[in-house]
Amino acid sequence: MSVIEEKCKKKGVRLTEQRRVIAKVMSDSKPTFGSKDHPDVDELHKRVSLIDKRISIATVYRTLKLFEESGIIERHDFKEGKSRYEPSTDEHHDHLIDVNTGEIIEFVDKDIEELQIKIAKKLGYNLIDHKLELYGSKKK
Amino acid sequence: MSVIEEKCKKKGVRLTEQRRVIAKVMSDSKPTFGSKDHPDVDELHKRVSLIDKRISIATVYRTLKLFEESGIIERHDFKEGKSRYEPSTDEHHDHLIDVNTGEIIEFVDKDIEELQIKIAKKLGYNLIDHKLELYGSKKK
DNA sequence: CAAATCGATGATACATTATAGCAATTATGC
DNA sequence: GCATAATTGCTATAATGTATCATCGATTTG
Repeated sequence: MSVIEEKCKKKGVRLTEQRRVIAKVMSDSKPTFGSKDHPDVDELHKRVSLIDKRISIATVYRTLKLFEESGIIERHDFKEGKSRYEPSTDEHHDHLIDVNTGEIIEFVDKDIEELQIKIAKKLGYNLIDHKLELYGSKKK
Repeated sequence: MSVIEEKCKKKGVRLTEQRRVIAKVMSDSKPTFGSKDHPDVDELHKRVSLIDKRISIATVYRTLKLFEESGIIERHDFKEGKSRYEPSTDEHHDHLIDVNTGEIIEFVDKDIEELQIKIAKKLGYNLIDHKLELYGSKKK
């Protein structure tokens, strides 16, 4: 059983044959290195179709939305006009996007996290969410 | 002459009657307080139409793109699926978005800026650009 | 087990944001 | 002033995502 499928069970998200396939594809979308793939809807639909070509793109959209609202996966809107997804992780991380290759590198920085909370507080707000994206080019 | 119009001159961006109107509207979109309005294309077209109702939405799109590519204004893609614009400022700033009201508060934080450069460097990248958005709710 | 009920799916229409194409207009250089 | 080039307005089109609706399937209820 895939990691995402297990999370669905835990959270009480009903599973169907289609959702199981999408869960598997999302689970497999997490390479072992810092650089991950973060597929978009179209790419996910392609991968899903390899397993079962009768699964509609509408179901992919609906299932991703469902998983996202359940906190099982995360949606990102980088500077492209379309959403990209990744399985939720225990530890929060941010992203550095290589402007030349589109490669995405994940990183964690405790100092930045703390600073953000502090800034929000100073402005009279409770921090609910944040988005930090760095765009850079590889040093030579 | 509006602030944006002057910048166009400086940068050699050709001005037309329509562009002058859009430049004026963008220049006026900067209130005096920390909280600014960051209008979207539709809102800008409405404001532009009050001055000259023959200006097409296509021209608004084109002109905003032109201004943005010239570094005269900045485009932001907050979590809404559409772009919002503001005049470029000398000093870089980030945004805190009130999740309840949609109000946008600008802030500057040197520590965060430095940290970002350091993180990129550690990952082997030169920082070209970044996006930091805080989403919060007003403290009571 | 059969009937009724409820949610999920697939296909497609629609909504929204933005860009592209093209003829008409306006501005620019000579 | 005329030829050329850029700009504009209108509209069609692209891209992403949501809504609709008939059908299917599973689950509950009696």
